[in-house]
Amino acid sequence: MTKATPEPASNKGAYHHGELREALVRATRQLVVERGAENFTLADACRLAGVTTAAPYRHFRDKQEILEELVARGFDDMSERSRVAVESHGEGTIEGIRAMGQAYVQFAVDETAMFRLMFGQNPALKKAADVVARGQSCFANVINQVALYCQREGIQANAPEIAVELWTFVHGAASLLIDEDYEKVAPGLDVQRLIENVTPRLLRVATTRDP
Amino acid sequence: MTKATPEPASNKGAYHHGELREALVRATRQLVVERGAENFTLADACRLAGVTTAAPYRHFRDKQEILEELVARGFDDMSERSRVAVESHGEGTIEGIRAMGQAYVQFAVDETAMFRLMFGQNPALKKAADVVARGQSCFANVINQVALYCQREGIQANAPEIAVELWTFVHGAASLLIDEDYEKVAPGLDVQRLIENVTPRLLRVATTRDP
DNA sequence: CCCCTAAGTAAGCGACGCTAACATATGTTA
DNA sequence: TAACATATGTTAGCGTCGCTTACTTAGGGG
Repeated sequence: MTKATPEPASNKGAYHHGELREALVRATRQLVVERGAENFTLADACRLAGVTTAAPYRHFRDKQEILEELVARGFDDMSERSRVAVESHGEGTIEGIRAMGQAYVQFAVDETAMFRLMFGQNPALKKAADVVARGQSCFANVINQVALYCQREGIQANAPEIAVELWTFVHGAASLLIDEDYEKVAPGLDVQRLIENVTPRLLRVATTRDP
Repeated sequence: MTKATPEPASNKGAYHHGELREALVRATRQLVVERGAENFTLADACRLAGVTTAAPYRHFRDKQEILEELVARGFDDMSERSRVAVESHGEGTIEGIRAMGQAYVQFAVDETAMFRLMFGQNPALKKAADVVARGQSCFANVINQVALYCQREGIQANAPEIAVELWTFVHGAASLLIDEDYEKVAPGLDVQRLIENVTPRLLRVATTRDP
């Protein structure tokens, strides 16, 4: 675990930092990405931002609250990725829905530490109001796309139920992938392909077997 | 976070504990179950076992190594549950395979802290040789049952591939359930029912829609 | 211009993981 | 049975962490 080296303070030499709150969130994000949320210390973020370890408490209640801020931003990122995936593959199409799932996994791969923070086991972190709201809005996108798909294809089905099934599968895939649990058992597994194969079945579409 | 109150040492008043290694593992398990692995401290385990905080280092390299021991035992428990589920529902049957999945989720519910430790993000913990071996053996059970099922039903399919799909779905369900991510979005969801509904489709069996 | 408040620092508390040095049991061997 | 070697405890202490209290400084409004 190497030490954090201070970045040049934006307000060099000044007693007041000027934008410490934002600087701390940036430092926290960087450290969480570099070393994982488990190994993140507030003290390191302070060193990186060039302030003493007492300074954050003027802007955040405690360590937890900085992480909440980070998690909320993470859901925004994920929503944006989801939106892009759907738009570029067609609203309410099976390809669009599949692309959403693949974007979910890709987010977990690209932003592993953030994903773990967002869906990890820290209960207090996830009960924050803005975190809950953003999570719900993320899932609402999935329901909407599935409902649209069912409507377009004239399929008689319960969209929220199907959305839950899709989410469950895709979340399992993302988790097992980034936690390297697949490696022990199915090394080299192509997870994007896995989702491609399973999505139709979860959408109640019969497919010919894949080679 | 309440303090741990010491259990009566097995070897009362003696300078040597007698079975400290085992006592520490027991204390660790209890504390992990009570407060979660994140909040577990070695010092608490020492108090519970009635020894000083330096004592564990005669039996374990570090805190991590006690947790490895715990994880290994967790996989044994899970294997056992899996075995029982299959035996009581029929080897190589769709019911047996479904029961395995449900047992997986039930384990996560009953032993949430253990499940999180076993599939959590601590990389060092999961690379221990005995942990890897036990995980593989657990998964091998699934493959065997799927292969047996395919053979009995005369289905031409890739058993490991199907097993991965089943594991993925069931793991996603367990994770989202215990992390209370479903609650925000689909409160009161019946996860065992969810698995019941999806298992046939993952086994490539067409089913009539569930009500 | 003065004063109030916002936002930083300094110092310190208790807890943690871990280590080094010391003490005491245990059991093997002469 | 006495002496030694080793296994297994304790005591004391280091550095770090999250967080609090009391002090200091900067900046804006009367």
